[in-house]
Amino acid sequence: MVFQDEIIKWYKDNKRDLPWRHTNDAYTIWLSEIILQQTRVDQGLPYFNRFLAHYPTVADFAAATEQQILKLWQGLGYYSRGRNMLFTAKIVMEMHNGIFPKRYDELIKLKGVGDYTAAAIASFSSNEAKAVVDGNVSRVLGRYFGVEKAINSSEGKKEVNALAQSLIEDQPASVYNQAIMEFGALHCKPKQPLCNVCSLQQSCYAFTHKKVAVLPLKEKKIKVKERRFNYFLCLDGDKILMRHRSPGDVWQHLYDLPLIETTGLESNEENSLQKQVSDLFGKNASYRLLDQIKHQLTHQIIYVQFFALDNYIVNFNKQAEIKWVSEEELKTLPMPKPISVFLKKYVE
DNA sequence: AAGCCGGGGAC
DNA sequence: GTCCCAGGCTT
Repeated sequence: MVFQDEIIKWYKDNKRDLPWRHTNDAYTIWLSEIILQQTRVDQGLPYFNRFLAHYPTVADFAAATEQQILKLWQGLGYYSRGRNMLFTAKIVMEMHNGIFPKRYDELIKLKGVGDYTAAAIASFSSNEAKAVVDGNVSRVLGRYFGVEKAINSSEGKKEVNALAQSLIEDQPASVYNQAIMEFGALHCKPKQPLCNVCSLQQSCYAFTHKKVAVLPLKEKKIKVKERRFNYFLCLDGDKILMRHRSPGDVWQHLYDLPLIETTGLESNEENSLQKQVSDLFGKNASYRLLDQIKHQLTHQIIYVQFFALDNYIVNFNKQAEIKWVSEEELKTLPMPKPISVFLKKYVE
């Protein structure tokens, strides 16, 4: 049996029952694919169910506000996905008559839809023969066919893409794409793949060349920056001071608390946290530590400290993005994970 | 081509 | 701790 037949056979015997596999509706598939970008199925599944319940059609989605979308997205990460979806939903309503595109050439034009997602929607919704290449597929092909270029280099990607596309040409596109991804996710895993029970063992380059542990090759890992966020809890009756985060940094367009970022290198009084607090909140302002946590992002480690602030003056000129928020409104604001966890613990 | 964008699970 | 997940956008 050829590679593709073995993959499809394996899939039929081992596939998970996932809700987006029961539909060929392009909108529903788009919803699932965007949510699953860089996101494990187990993590994305509850979000998919919630979004579909809130927004059964693209028209419902397009009618939502950015804040509603981001609030529902809260905790999932990569928040620009949610913003791009709203933009795209509106485009579909205005430019596609409310009918979600099914062809790759149309899908690829949509914001937030790249090569992978366009191929996924096109193949799953209408069997268009476009190969998906995600992390699973590049690993499976990299191992089985012995790709010696780094799969995250531009040459390596080109090679894997061409290989993937050549393999799908005469296949049932939807099932084959699902199958090779599922095979990568459950069987040909990054760590401890199930080679000993693999029907493709004898024709697998990596297995026969004892390179399973080193393929696929990847180049350079990103270096992680360290940052220090000092957040200040300011309460006034049932109101709390919140800040709308600007574009150009992590968690853009989400809400956090008044923030002073320090470098950790401040040695003199001029730069000390106390000095900066005085500058922002008046020289009578006092603060006491409530909590401290380490928050790990892909490329940043953020050491977060939370302080209660007293005897402060709020200067809205110095902090343009802050505003008083009622308990009721607070529930509707999308927040980064550490902020929502902190508020749940310290504010009732 | 390189950097940036989250959060969490598996090991 | 490390790796990486149904990637894409910006510079």
